[in-house]
Amino acid sequence: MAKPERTTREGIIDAASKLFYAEGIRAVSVDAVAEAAGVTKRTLYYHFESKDELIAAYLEGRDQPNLTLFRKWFDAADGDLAAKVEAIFVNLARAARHPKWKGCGFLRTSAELANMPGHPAIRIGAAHKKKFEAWLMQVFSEAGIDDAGELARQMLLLLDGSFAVVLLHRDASYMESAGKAAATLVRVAAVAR
Amino acid sequence: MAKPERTTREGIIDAASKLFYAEGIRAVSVDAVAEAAGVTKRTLYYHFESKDELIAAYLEGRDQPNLTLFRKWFDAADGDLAAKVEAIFVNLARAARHPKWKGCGFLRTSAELANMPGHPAIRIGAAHKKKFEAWLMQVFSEAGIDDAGELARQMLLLLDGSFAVVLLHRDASYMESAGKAAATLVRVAAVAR
DNA sequence: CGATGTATATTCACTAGGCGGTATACATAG
DNA sequence: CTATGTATACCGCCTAGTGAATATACATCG
Repeated sequence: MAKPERTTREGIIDAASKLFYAEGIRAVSVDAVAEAAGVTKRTLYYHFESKDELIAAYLEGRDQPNLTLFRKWFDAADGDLAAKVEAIFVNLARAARHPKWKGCGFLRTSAELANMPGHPAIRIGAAHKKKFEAWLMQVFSEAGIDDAGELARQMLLLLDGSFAVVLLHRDASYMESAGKAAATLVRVAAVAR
Repeated sequence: MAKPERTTREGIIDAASKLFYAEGIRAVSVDAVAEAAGVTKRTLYYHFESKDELIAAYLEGRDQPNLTLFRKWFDAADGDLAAKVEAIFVNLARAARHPKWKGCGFLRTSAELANMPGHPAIRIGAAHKKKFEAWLMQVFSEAGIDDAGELARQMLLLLDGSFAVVLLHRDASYMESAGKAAATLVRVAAVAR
């Protein structure tokens, strides 16, 4: 029994991820997830206590991959610190031009569940963004920038702003604008120290 | 009876606005809106063809008041251009600290309906943000800033980013960070010209 | 080896209520 | 008498979640 259980559970999470991200949380029924996973609903409820728990599992599964991707983009970029930060936005713009792109799953979930402030999924989303911010702060701090914390917050604002704006207008060029703004702020902060 | 008809319709929109903003679109049933408006569902469906139309009416009703508020905050602020822009964010932070604050209705709706790109409500939201961006561009342009359009886009990104981030973390101080970033970008653009 | 016990994993069939939307009828006003 | 507006009552479908039975895997015991 070492494998089959995890495979079923992971299959359910996979199906839930695709559906929740593509359609939204409340637009997707538990039945739909079960069917997409090739499993009966009762089996789904064997592995997850409730839909809420399934939502949480969906976001938890996206936490690390997302962070890894951002770091990869940053590390792979050439140029100074500002250019490396801007590279994140440029890569994101490329991703956002894919037809299946539907914004940031964490933000969309928090928008949809805004009436349930303590919901586990929202806590997971908040923690995810905090990790990203903390990583940026460390990067800035190591680069000798004075108020690294404040600059990291501003990057996060531009990043999440670009998620929201690009989703609304379906115009990925906003992400490049965000990248330019981010680079400007980094350069100002680097000079000012 | 020239007025009561409009009163009924507006009463429904009022009730819908409060509920949709507080709870989210898909979390609120047509029955709930009708009951909150003190009207039967059949009456509601006499005034609105569908729930989708009701959603659109909700956002349409928020378009002008929102824009007016932003302009008022800008106009009322003292100081240079950067300070006046920053004032928008400071005022927004105050609003966001109110317990009933739940982010930007336009963005939350677009996040929730991301799987229906052509939905009327999304078009209304996009138009609303475009109006705000156009107003900012004109302000910057009149101030003699070179790439006023690009700067306006960056302001929008910070604004919508702060909506998203503050909603997620329930920490309005991010709005003040966004204001600082906005002021920095305005000052850089004003010097660079 | 083979029977049995037990925990895990899965299925079918079901419930009670909510959903968006509607058929029909009635009231009131011009 | 017709147009406008409101109400009661309803429809068919979908919703999250469940009860009871069953299948599989594996360890223990005879």
